[in-house]
Amino acid sequence: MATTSDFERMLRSAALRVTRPRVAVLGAVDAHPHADTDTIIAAVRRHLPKVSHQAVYDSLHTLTEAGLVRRIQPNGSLARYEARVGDNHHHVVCRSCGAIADADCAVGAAPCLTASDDRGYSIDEAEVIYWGLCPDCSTPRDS
Amino acid sequence: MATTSDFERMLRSAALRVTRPRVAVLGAVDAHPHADTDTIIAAVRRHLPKVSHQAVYDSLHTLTEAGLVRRIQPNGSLARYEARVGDNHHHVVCRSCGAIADADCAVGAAPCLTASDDRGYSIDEAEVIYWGLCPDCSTPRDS
DNA sequence: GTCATAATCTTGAATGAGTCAAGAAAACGG
DNA sequence: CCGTTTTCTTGACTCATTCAAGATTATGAC
Repeated sequence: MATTSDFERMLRSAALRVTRPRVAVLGAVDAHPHADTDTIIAAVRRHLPKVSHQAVYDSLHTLTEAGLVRRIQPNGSLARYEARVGDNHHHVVCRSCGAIADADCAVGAAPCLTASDDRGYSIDEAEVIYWGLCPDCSTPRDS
Repeated sequence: MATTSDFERMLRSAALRVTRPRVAVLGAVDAHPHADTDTIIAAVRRHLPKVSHQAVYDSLHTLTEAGLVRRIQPNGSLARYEARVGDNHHHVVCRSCGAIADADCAVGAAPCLTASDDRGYSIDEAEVIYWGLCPDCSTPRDS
């Protein structure tokens, strides 16, 4: 498991200042994959009760820009963040309860990166969201 | 090009009541692929100046549920709609200007539909967004 | 260690896409 | 043409996110 000094190192190597809020946000995102902003704020405040929501928003933006966290936002849901970056994995989202799980990509390291017709765009990333029902929602038990 | 009676027929076969706002919304989405809600409202009002924004929101929801239009919402952007449905095509989004283009799927009719590990989810759709730069943004001309 | 400077955080207000609710109007089956 | 049910209008409201100004803090140089 990642420690505080790991997070500090990550910040430094991204040329970012090491501040308590940032370390806490990085830790919260790492500990709660796919959490929305409110959840992250709550998690951060468990360690630093006084951080403002704004500091968390700022940190998330900065960390996202630096590539230390990734922002995802499936149709109609709030912004969510995850610390697993750089491995081009994808997500499975439950249509019913909104649960999100990771899905490794079927085809190598940077897959699907080729659209059949790229319309002249220079593509650098393919983001895939699988929609379906999670195990809990797909076996309806009327209780 | 699709006509008003085409739209009426589509509504009827989806078991939806045929109302002027709905026909106009369907037409606007068909005429402005990937438009956001404001654009659609504006387009609708060119034909029916008095429609409320609420009627447009309602229509879009209803049409989306009926599968006559599709809602897409790339990271951080507003909700956008398109009338091209049922052919499992994907989208290319420009990181710089936000332009969206269609991209046909490389691998058959319902491609990518298999994650390497589906985590127990029953997947019914794979949504792919290619991120990159559009032709205009990738050839920077400093004028 | 101390200082200066620039980045970051706090506080509190504002923005704006989208939703809610109640009554008026329109669509459809008979 | 009528009654019922759905849909539309109007207008207020929510709430995630952003903006702004001043107070704090991190960092590199001395």
